[in-house]
Order: sequence, then structure tokens, then C-alpha cells
Amino acid sequence: MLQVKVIRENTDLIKAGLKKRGYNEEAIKSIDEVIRLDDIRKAAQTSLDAKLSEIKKHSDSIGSLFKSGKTQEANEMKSMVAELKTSSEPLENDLKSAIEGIRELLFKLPNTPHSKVPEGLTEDDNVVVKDWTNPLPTLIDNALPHWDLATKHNIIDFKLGVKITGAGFPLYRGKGARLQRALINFFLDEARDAGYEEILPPHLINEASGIGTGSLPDKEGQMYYMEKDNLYLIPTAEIPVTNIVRDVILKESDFPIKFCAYTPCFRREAGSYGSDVKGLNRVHQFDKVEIVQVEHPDKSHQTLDQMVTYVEGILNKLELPYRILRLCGGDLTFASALTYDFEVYSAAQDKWLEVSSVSNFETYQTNRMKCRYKDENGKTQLAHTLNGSALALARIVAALLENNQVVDGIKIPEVLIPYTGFDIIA
RNA sequence: GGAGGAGUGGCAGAGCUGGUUUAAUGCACUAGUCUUGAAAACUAGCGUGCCUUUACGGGCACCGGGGGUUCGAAUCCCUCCUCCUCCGCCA
Repeated sequence: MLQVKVIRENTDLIKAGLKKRGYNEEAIKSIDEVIRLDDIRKAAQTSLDAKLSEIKKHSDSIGSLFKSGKTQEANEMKSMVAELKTSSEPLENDLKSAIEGIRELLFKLPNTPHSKVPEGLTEDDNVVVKDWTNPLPTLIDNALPHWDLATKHNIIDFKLGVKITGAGFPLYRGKGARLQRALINFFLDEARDAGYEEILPPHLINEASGIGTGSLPDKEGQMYYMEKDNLYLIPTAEIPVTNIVRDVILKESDFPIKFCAYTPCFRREAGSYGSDVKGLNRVHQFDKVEIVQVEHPDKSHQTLDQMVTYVEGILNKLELPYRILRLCGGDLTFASALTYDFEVYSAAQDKWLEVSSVSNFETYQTNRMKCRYKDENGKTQLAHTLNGSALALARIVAALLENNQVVDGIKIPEVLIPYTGFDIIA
């Protein structure tokens, strides 16, 4: 959530940010509305505080009047204070509605894109900051897309998933299940070696956590919701893990805070259809290892670069061709200030599949979560949060199966063999 | 799921028959005095948010969350959440 103070001080910058994201004039005007409401809020607070101060003083003296037996005077003062109170009610309402109005507007305003974010409104405007320069893998004759490979080797059963749950809930079996588990363990071990503390969070979150990361109310329709308990199934570990620092005041020496977590991820993906959803390309449940960092504002962008480098390292170890995109204003997610997407080449589909998204949210999440730290002057400041997938399994598996198919079956990358316990799926 | 108890500042812990409590006191923490240094002792400071002020300062709100009663609420009422004890169920 944007800070009103920042909006006041950088009005033009914030407006330009909305424009970069492709927001219309009406949305941009809401910035002025926030400032207008905040003016009302301040004025109301000033007068209300003065009234309350009077009420307080008089109420105190009523107490002493009663004690000294001056009942008559006390009762007179009582009615006087009652009047004061009545006259303060409109102010109280003004204050409340101004605060509520500001809140509603702020909930709809996305983070301001970082200056590095490219102009543009669609994914075609994303900038490839690192392309794959080596030759792309050449496949054997009669190479198959992963959904056919999955069936051929009996490692993923999409039909059983449909029977048990519904479309988009694949069932992994045999070496397919073991490959999943191997990847999860490999990713977690890599993260631990890089200094991330492993977290195994709850897979359901409450409303406050959803609001904290900016997932609510923005992505309401994308999450599975348990009405009876007012809980949401997590679409990513980002939510439970980042909320660890909700309502926390850190010390500067606590930075950097580095968490990693494996969780299944649940996404309703309402409105998706067509070839995009074939096989593992887009599913309702998939596994992911997420990395989360809480950083000092001065270091967060340097940290973002390090996280990008870290993800690159894993992809290199898996020997998968990838490219890195810097998302343009229109493609940037709601809470992010700067995002890099990783895409892995799926040979048999001749498609680039998004497997990771690494973002710096700056103060957007921490302002909602009230995650702060004491700076060297003892002042409380908002921290920065970052996160990234490292990595999302389903599409990694898709690319892995397709790119590594040989005449005898599917080769397992060297680094994974100690985890799988086998070197080929035949 | 049922019955009972409890949630107070970093921690511990008063207040909880409504009104000099501006939330006592202790510990921890920070600075200073003393000391060669340290400890001890002493002195002072020590929550968050907001409004106001050039500044010094002043004001308001917050005692799990929300609402209510009252001139006045940490203190009474309602509601939700969490924790503890007992019963039930259960991997």
C-alpha cells in the first residue's frame, strides 16, 4: 500500500507510475482524491482532538466535584460535557469516513514502478535482459510434448487427477512422483546453502495475511476460499512466509532476513483456457520453492540482483535453456516495483514457459504489514520485501521431460541423480 | 464440539467494587556519574500511530480485535480471536 505521505510529496511521480501501468485518467485522479480526503482527515482530527481534550479535562473535574460533595455543580458540568460530546460527533464521523475513504482508494492503487521498469502495456513490451545465446536443444525424431511423455512413461496421470479432483490437478506416480520430490529437495538444499532459513508454513492463510502481501483484495478471485472458516488456500508460499514479519519492528542488524519454503500452490486460474492449460503448462495445484527476503531499503535492489543471479545458478545446474525478462509497466504485478521473469525453453512445444518471477516490493507490502526497523537515529522506517520462485515445479518438469528425451527415455540431469536415485526414466 | 479460566508497555507483574494511574513496581535496555577498566551503586532516558508547531513543546488515540453503556472505562456489557485447564472426538 502506498503511503499518503509519499503520495503528497511525490504526487507527479506516483501519477506517472500509474500511467506506466496503463491505468486510466480516473484512476490517476484518485491520487488527488486521496490528498483531498487526507486534508479533511487532518482538519477533522485537529478539531476533534481539541474537543476530546476539553471533555477529558471536564470529566476529571466532575470526579473531584462529586468527591467534595458539590453535586449541584457536578451535574451542571455533566450536561455541559454531554453537549460537547454531541457537538463532537460530526467531527468523529468526518474523521472516520475520511480514513475509510482513503483506505478504499489506497487498496486499489498498485505499487509505483521502479525507474528501471520498461514502458509498455503488454507482455510483448517486456525486455529480454538476458537471452539464451547457446544453441537451443535439438530433439530426437518423433519427439513428444511432455503430456504425451508423461503418459508414455506412466509418470503423470492427468485423467486420474480429473477423476479424483478435476482438471488441473495432476497426479504424479512412480518415477514422476520421485522426480517431484527430488526437485523439491534439490531446490531447498540449494537455498539453504545460499543462506536461506527453511520454513514450512501453514498452507492456509487468514484474511490479514492476504491483505499484508497485497494478495487481497487484488487476487481474491484467484484463491481458493474456505467460507466456513474464512481461510484461503495459499497461491504461493510468499504469503505465509512474508507475513512472518507482519507487525514486527526489526533492528538494522537483523538484515538481511532470508527465508525459503516449499509449499504446494493452489490457483483457481479462472478464465484460462486453450493450449496454455495443456498438460503442466497451467495447473490448479503445483509445487514451488519460494525465496523471501526482508531487506534494508538501501540494499534491496542489490539484493534483487543477487536473487536473480541465484535463480540463474539453479537453472544452469539443471542445464535448462532460459532467458530473463524485465517486466514492463503493464505486465507488472500489483504490489511489485520491479520484477524479473525467468522463462525456460520447452523444446517440444517450441515455447518459453515462465518458471520464476523475482520481485522487489519495496515498501508496498511492509506498509500494509507494518514491518519496520529502527534506523541508526532510532527512527522507525519501513523495510523492503522481496521474493522469487526458486523454482516452480510443474513447468520445470515439463521442460525437463521434453528437453531431455533421448531414444532410450528421459535423461535426468546430473545434479538431480543423487536426489532421484535413478538416471533415466525409461 | 461442550464447560470453566485468562489475554496489560521487550519480559515479569499490579490495577480490574469505573474518576489525582500522567498504566505502579521489578527486570532488561540506552546514556551519564564514579572507576585504570569492569561490576556494583547512583542519575536520567526508555512503546506505537496520528494531529499541531520553524523549533522547544503541546494534544489525541491505543491495556488481544471490534462495538456498546457512561460526563468519564484497562476496569462494566456484547461480540470475535487467541491461549490455558477439564470433558468429548481424533491422525
